[in-house]
Amino acid sequence: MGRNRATLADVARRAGLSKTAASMVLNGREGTRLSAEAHQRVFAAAEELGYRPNLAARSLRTRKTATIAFVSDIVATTRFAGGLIRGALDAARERDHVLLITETQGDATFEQYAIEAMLDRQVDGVIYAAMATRRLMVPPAILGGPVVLLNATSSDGLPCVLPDDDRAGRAVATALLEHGHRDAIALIGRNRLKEGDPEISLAARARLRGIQQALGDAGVTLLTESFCTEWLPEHGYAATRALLNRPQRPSAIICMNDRLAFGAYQALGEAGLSVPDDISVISFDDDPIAAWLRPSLATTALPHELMGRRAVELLLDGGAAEPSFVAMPLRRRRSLAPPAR
Amino acid sequence: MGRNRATLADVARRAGLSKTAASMVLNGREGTRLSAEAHQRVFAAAEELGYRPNLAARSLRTRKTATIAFVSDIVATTRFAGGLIRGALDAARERDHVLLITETQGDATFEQYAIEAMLDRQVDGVIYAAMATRRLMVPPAILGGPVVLLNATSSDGLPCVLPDDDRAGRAVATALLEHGHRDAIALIGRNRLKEGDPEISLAARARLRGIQQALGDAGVTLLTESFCTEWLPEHGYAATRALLNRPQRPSAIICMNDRLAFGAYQALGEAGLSVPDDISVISFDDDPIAAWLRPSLATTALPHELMGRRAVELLLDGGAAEPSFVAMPLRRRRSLAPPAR
DNA sequence: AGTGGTCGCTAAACTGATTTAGCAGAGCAT
DNA sequence: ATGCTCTGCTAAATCAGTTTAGCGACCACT
Repeated sequence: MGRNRATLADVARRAGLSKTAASMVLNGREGTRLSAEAHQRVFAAAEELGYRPNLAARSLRTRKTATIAFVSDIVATTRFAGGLIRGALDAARERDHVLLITETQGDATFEQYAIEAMLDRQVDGVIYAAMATRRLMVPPAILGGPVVLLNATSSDGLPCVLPDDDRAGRAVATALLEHGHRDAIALIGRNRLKEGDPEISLAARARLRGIQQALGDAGVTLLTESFCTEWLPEHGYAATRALLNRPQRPSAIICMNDRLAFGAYQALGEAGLSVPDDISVISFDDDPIAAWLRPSLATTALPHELMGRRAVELLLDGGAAEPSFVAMPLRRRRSLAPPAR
Repeated sequence: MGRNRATLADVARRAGLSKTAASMVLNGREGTRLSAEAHQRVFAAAEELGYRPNLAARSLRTRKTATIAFVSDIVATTRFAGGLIRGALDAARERDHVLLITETQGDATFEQYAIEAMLDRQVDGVIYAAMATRRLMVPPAILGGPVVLLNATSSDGLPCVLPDDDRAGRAVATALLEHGHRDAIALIGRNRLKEGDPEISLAARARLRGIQQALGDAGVTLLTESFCTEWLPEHGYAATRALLNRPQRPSAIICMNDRLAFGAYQALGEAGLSVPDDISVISFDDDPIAAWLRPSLATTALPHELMGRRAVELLLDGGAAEPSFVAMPLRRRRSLAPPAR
């Protein structure tokens, strides 16, 4: 890989100058008194030789590698991760940096290993990402340098990037209110564990709070709240079936995420009910399936790409230590309509 | 990041030996004549100081970085990518390597940039991955070192890892034959572009060939073949609706991927038809939605994780230059049944 | 004539590892 | 006593950059 590369010494020789001169010119050092002609000669020589500096040598001296560690619990393998990584990749490229990606799979041994591997490679900083928005403990080993938490917080007061689930909750509830839904709104996906333990989820609590606030402000209370042990289609399906067995049928359903909503669609379809004519549905995440469903599902998008980007920006450009909340845009789609009379 | 790390010189000093001795002991060099006691002292010193070698310094000398470049067109951001990356990550870790990930987004400028960034960092090899299984041209710049193509081939005779779509096609058709389907099997997802241009897709052609072979061997011909401009749910939906308008209703539908099958489910549901009692459905990819559908969708899984792993193995352990095909296991699920009489 | 300052540039040290070449001392044979 | 080999170890070079310290030439000023 990359044998025969021209070195700085080659460039200097060809330009008839010293390595020092060549180094200074190529790094655009201010305050050096090298002549315009010397500059020309160095640039020309570098160009002709196709010179590219050996970053290993450079970073040995400067302790900068232009490399960022992206350490995640398990995020890199889920479809949610794509956006986070792409955003981070883009922002890193703009700043001439590159991403070293590892995954701990939630395993302490792997984590230890991953972090050592990163530190051995002298990364300039660490982005520590979580799959589920949650609070976590940062391994002390990485605290020696810049760290940004992505989709997570900690008690160390580290800078972090989080989706604004609270505001998303309000947006979801408000969208229903705007369509005229009031007293027959059902909620699917309450979950004591997720709501109660910030180390498991911050999103559940924030979404719920946002929903309750917006409804409360309008003087509306939820018709029913269904608890689900997980946020998967099968749970949304079961909850919706149960919901339809109750005396009062809801005019709208809020699902805590799109997978639950997918399950809800299945149950509604089987029951012969039409979305949105009989029942409106709205949700969170903007999973790809949301747009594929018939009718397409209104939801609030997790802005993964922006979050990834923001994390890199915070890491390299510096930033406030208070949480950086990224807006979750509401995707208005076909699953919303005024309540049937 | 990682200031105050002990250096080899520190270890040597503490052990009362030279750097040379310390280096040799820690690298387990054979044929050195250092005493057992010297070994002890070096190990003890390294342990006590928490010594970890500076990889920048090491690689400057050895031209090895224990780092692999993972360059993809766009794969890192799709949910398909997760498995590829995870597999590669796992295999890399087992070999004490780490992954530098970049994405070209199909843009020549970005690709150029990404490759230079990798080569500047002296990666030991490159995994060049594509989102869609296809033939591509490898940028000459990376041919200076080991390269493995992942989910792609080229005309350079480079080692490559591909899913065995041909065999998957046979498996899919065979599964239907085993359930007793014969003369009423419909195929959704023919696509001239994908089938004709290996630079766009190898999978379409291979899947089709496999299906046709298995059916041909059984003396069966397809009832109908629907062409789709893309392999998205909406196209599967439209194709299925058209299919149901024809005089003879199929007893089974093969979809070229799960997203088409998702669309087919939607159309079948709307038409009041039951899967699998009225119509069996089988497909390719094992997208997460396949398991979420009701009834769950039989499909052949793209073994992303294994493929990623295989790519790293080929790269580091060396391997044959002929394509390495990875089996696509058949997931037998609820969408299969004997044809309704 | 001597002093000081600026200009344009370079030698050499330094980063932290690996690797080559070779040295001092012991043991043994001649 | 001399030469030889073997043992156990080390000095120094090397990788490819960055950075520090400073040198010689020229000019201006007193």
